[in-house]
Amino acid sequence: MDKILVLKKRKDFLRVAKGIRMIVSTVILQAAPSLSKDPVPFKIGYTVTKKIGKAHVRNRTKRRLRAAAQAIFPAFGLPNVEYVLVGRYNTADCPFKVLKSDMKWALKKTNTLLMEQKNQQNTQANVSDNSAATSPA
RNA sequence: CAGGGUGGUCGGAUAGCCGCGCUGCGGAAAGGAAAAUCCGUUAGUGAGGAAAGUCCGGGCUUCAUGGAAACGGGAUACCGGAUAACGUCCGGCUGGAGAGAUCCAAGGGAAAGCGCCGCAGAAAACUACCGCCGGACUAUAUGUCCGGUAAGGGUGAAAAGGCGAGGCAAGAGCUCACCGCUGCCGUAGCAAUACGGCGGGUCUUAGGCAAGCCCUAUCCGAUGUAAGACCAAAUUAGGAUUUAUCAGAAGCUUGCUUCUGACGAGGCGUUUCCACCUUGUCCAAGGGUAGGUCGCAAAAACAGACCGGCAACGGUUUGUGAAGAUGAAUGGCUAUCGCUGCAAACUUUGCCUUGUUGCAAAGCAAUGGCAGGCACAGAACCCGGCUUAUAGACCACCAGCUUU
RNA sequence: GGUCCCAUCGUCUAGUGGCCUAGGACGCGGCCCUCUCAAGGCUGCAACACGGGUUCAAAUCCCGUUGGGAUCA
Repeated sequence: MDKILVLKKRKDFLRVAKGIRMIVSTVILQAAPSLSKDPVPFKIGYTVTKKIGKAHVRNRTKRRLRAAAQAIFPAFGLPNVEYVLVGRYNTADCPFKVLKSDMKWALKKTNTLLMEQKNQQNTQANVSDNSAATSPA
């Protein structure tokens, strides 16, 4: 079984935050395509701000996110994508089944959006390639 | 019986599956400035009493180090002890709260000085408005002036010891007894202090505030693991000149190096001095950005026994045991048990429309059921305290009431 | 992780321990003025972050909590 790779750099978090954002009642999911060209497995980062609560509440929130991601992402995560899970006020004490179902729904929705974006980029790239071919620089 | 006070202990338990950090072991690949990496594992280990607040004290770090004095700044404050140290702890004293066990107190100095005490009141610290008393004057009054008083009145948080008797024109510690305060002496105690005696001591210009300035005594250098040490990539590595203070000695490369002394410069809030260190033409630069390694975990620790001590604590001895992250490790699910809550059922009571068990209320010992109910809360260099948060459970001692 | 600072009406602020039942400006409500609105006038509501202590008396002095903010070779 592959280990889930974890985002650690502040730069990466900032870049992913500019990508797609999907908000459900217990969690926020952000996603953006990876920078590397080689095929790499997906990466996950976790963000829990000080607004959520004191230290032990934040730890608990992050652990529940990690446990839920362990159950969901190996089945549905796309390669070459970086995801960031953001904890909300009720993440620490909501039922775990609800958290999982919410996360699964958000992930599927995000993936479809990502695929659409990728297709659009591909078509645009094809157009630009065609133009480059017609007028070589 | 009722559940008060003080001190202490614990902080859900067991099992299974999946998952995480670190250490060990085994393996893999890549490669180089140093390094980081990945996989496996029937291996080991992995949050607290407060890990919190950062309020004190210490270790350790850098400022090269140590000592002395003055100035400045800060802290503490009944007495004695414990301790590495402390603003902590223990024992005692004094004052206050309580029926008591017990609890609370920044609790030195106001006869060194300055300052403040609004309003009210005559006066807030050189008191004298009304009043009381004596004298003088006159218009003989509920008047004016001079003097003596501090008993009484009123104001205020606070009014110049209290109370009684004597005394006096009226009064007053003016005198006396008792109480208070204070000084001295004696006894007990290491001391704070207590008890007793003596002196009346101008019986008080010693009214209050020092968490106002201040005085006295004692203590304190700054800095915080983002301290700091090392390795180190990219990028930078220079400029100005008078070619380098003086004396002595040694060496050989004969104008450089080393040593000693003098001189100059610098040296942890400021100044001065001593020892000492660095430097010797002056300025400048090392590395703040990216990254790694160390610091980084074995202790003034805890428990038992014995000895000393009222105790805090100390000594001897035996044993226990100790996480180490850096976008930051302990989580998720299931089962059983424990506790809590809920309704049902059950029990009791009430009602009338007497229901082949209807409606309502109360109770909770046993039984089965349901609950995503089970405190405060997460190590970040380490240790000793303090403060604050905290569901519930347990233990010991002491006090209260009733009975024998 | 360390070191500091601040807190007064809805907002911005003033405030020597006593005249503070806390002042001002903007804002908000009501009334007047006007044909109506604005401006103007009158008037009202509204605060010392919380808990203790010192003092006769605390927004102010001291201690402890809570919340917010700044900073780090």
